[in-house]
Parts: sequence; C-alpha cells; structure tokens
Amino acid sequence: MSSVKVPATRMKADERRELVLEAASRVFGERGYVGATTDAVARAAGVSQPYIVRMFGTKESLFLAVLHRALDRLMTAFRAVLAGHGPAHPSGATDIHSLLGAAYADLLADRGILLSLMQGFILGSDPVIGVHARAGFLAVYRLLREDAGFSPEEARDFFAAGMLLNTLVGIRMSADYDTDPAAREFLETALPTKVGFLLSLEGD
Amino acid sequence: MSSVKVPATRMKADERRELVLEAASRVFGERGYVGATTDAVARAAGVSQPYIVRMFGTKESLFLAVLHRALDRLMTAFRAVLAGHGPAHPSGATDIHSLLGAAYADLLADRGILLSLMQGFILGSDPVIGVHARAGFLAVYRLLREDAGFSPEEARDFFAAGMLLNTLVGIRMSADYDTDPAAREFLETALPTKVGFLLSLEGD
DNA sequence: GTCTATATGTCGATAGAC
DNA sequence: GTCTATCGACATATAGAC
Repeated sequence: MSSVKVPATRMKADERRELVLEAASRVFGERGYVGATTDAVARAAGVSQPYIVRMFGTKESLFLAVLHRALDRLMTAFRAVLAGHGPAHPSGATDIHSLLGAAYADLLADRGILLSLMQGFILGSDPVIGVHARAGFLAVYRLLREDAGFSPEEARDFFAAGMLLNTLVGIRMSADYDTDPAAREFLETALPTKVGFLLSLEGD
Repeated sequence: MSSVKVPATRMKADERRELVLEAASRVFGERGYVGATTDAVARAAGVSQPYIVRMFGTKESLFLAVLHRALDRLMTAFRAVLAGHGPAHPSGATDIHSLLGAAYADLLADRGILLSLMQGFILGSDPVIGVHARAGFLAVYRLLREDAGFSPEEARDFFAAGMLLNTLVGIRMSADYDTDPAAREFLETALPTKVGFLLSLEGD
C-alpha cells in the first residue's frame, strides 16, 4: 500500500473551490466547526492540508464559505418554489407550506448542507461566525415573511419543523430506526417521505 | 495582581462535583464539546485542570455527566408537571401542553442546560456520545407519549418547538433584538414570555 | 481532596520548491 | 495550482507532592 501523495490533477480555481466546499460541508457537518480539521477536509477533497489554508486563508473563513454556500442553496431552492419552478411535492400537495417544506427536506440530498447549517446555528457565541449565522437565519425568515407571505406564527412553525429536521439528522436518529420503536415512530411521524432516504445514508 | 493559585477550600466530593458540572454545562454550552477545554471548565469552577480530569477520568465522560444532568433536570421538571407539582404557566393556561412547554422554557434559568443538551444532540455521529444523546432524546419522547398522553403528532410538534427554542438560544438571536426588527418579531412570536429574561443574559 | 509540573499528541499556519 | 516539510501553540492526560 503505497500511500505516497500524488499531486492532484490541475484544475481551475472555481472547480476546485466548489469541490473543496462540498467536502468541507460534509466534514464540518459531521464533526462540527472546532472538531473538523483542515487536514480532514483536505483528505476528503483529495488535496493537501496547506493547500486548503492557501485557498481560504484560515479555517474560520473556510467555514464561513461553507455556511454561505449552504444558505445560498437554501435561498435558491426557496426562490425556485416561489417562482413556481420548484420540484413537485411527493404527496401531490401544491400549497406553499408543503412545497417549501419539501424543498427544505430535499436539501438532505446534498450531504452536509443542513448539518453544517445547524453547526453554524449553535455557534452564536462566536464573535465572527455568530454574526453570519444570525444574518443568514434572519434572511431566510424575511424571505418567508415578505416573499412567501407567511404570518409570524406560520414562519415560527416552519422554522420549528426545520430545526427538528436538522436535529433528527444531527443526532442520527435513523441509527435507532430498526431497534427502537420510539425512534421509528418519531421518524415516520416527523418526516414520512424522507425516512427511506435517511436510512440509505448508512455510515455518515 | 497576584494570580497565584490558592488551593480551593476543601469540599465534599458531591458538592464539588455538582459545582463542576454546573460550570461545565455553561462552558460546553457556549463552546461546544470539542471547543470546550478542560482548562476552561476548571477555571469556571475555580479548581485546577488536572483535578477535573481526576474527578471525571476523561473529557468525554465529563461531557456525558453534563448531558445526563441536563436530561435529569428535564425529566424531573416534566414529571413534576405531570404530578401536578410544576410551576404555574405565566399566561394562566392549565393544559398539559402549555405547562410542559413552560417547564421546558424555565430550564433557561439554569444556564447551559439547554445549550449543552443541544450540543449533545448534534453529536450523533460520535460513537459514544451519539448513543447517549439518542437514548436521552427518546426517553423524553416516551415520557411525552406514555406519561403525558401525547399523540405522535403532538409529540413531534412539541419537540419541534423545543428544538427551535434551543436553536434561538444557541444562535444568540437576542443579540439582534434591538437592531433587527425581524429578530425582534421572531423572538416575540416564538417565546413571548421569555424574551425579557433572554435579554437579561447579556454577555453569555 | 487538591495542587504543580510536564509528557505527549495534534492542529493551524508558514516557508518555500516545483 | 499544488506539494513537502516544519514551526509554534495549545489541550488532554499522567506523575507525584502536599
């Protein structure tokens, strides 16, 4: 087993950047901001650790890039729904609530997006990351209130459902699906259309 | 300023343990599991760092103790409500939903409880902590379903509201209360009876 | 019961070659 | 655009005194 590092094939900056951000989202989502190492991100992206630092300057700005990428994906998906360009709801529902909820759950497909979002959300006490996390959170809130026409109570309940989804993914509730009836009941109640997909993500 | 370390006054093991757990809850809640250092916990508790390790063995088992303490507080508060011994609801409501919700929000008084709970919840991928976090989460779920008589949908919605509260505290949304109308509206909608208290917790 | 001193390991970041 | 080598800071855990 020769684990000699072969130089990664040259790539344009933008492509490599997106590739690294995707890897970083998964790593930050799994281990959290502090727990994730730039070395783990580098290995996940197939490049060297100093190159990660070279590209993003610091671990902190790498995380900020990951956070903003996640927020961009979220806002883009929501705007597509509001413009009538979003995917159909699995149950056939056509109301905005259901469609936005489904769009949010669909972000699960891009592993790490919701998890790194959530990691950012609990870093509110960090003087730099906290500012960005709150700004992003509130931007989504405004989109719901102003563009989607939600009432404050509807927006609150929508966010509550979203935070529950984030938490269920973060706690890896699907790991107990087969062995604990309560876990199974909870998952079937909270995200009936996504349980199968969650279970297919075995081993992080 | 002589910062020479004076030996902490001798104390019985149980008292010191509770004192350390309270300090550790705050530190873990603010910085997360990985971000918190045993040294920061030690300083917050007024003892030396090696003594923390001596008491709990490892940082991991210290966190597990913090997690279980938080779950104990939660379950105890809920059982008191169910036994009719809980505090009254600030709005005068007497239904179980409102009373349990108020009991949950009251845990905010013990700084760090809800935050370290949430920290545990997003550590599901950790092979040790994840197991304890899921077990605790599901124990609360069973209490709601079996002892409080909630339907699966009611339990889901109750948890959703709880996870939203945890997230709002974690992201320090109250930091934007005065400067961002959206933050203000959200906080007033999501936890009308607790905004004042949250704002009084200036500076973590 | 509690401390000081320190070994050991790890991580982010820099220097510099190709 | 990408790598290897390495420095310096910090954190957990151990050893052992009081």
